Amino acid sequence: MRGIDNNLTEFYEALLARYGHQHWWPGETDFEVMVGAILTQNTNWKNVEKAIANLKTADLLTPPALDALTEKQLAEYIRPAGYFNIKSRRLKNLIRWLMEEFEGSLDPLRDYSIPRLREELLAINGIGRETADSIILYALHKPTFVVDTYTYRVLARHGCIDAESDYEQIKEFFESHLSEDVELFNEFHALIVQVGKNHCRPRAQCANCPLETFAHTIEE
DNA sequence: GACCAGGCACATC
DNA sequence: GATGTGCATGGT
Repeated sequence: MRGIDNNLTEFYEALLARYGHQHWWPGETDFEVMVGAILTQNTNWKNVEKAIANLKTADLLTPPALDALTEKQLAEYIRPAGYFNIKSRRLKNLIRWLMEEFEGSLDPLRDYSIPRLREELLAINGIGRETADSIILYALHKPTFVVDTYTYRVLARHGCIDAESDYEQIKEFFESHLSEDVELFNEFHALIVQVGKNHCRPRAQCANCPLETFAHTIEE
């Protein structure tokens, strides 16, 4: 890892100054955040909002309510989020776990360690590393750093990480250079997504990117 | 019409 | 272990 190692915190401060607080994760309850974490897999958040609105309007945003639906019924509610059949199955997997282990309550999870949570969540079919970490950070408010395609793309574009760095390496990079702070991890990830949307689109050249200054300065 | 969006599991080599 | 593919709607 190179480039911004020594002033990752300065990079964070610059992003915050430029974009302000992102107020993640948008959601009224921790359970809603969990549901959103699955719905947003490879999907624009705007589409997820429509699906969440459907569930909310039907008063279905609780584990027991979703547990009572068939996979087919749930799929119809979440149709706007795309991949609705597979996501319905994934949501049902998560809800089945919550119902069977904790009778639909999230409270027992709040006492779990991060490694334990990660292990349990990753054992659920349809929940991968990013979704697990998003749930742990944004729904359960525990300090684990979330890595996504934006994180990878933004850092790789500017030579801060090797192109072959994997999820765990990038996650470890952030966690080892930052204090274990839920609010910091929350905001930082959200800000990186913001930079990615504004400056690091897949096929467009980066323009006026905040990271440029940092990567460049350190490498000289 | 092409491209993109806050991934993941599975098949195949 | 790496690489390819299906899943799908909606905005630009």
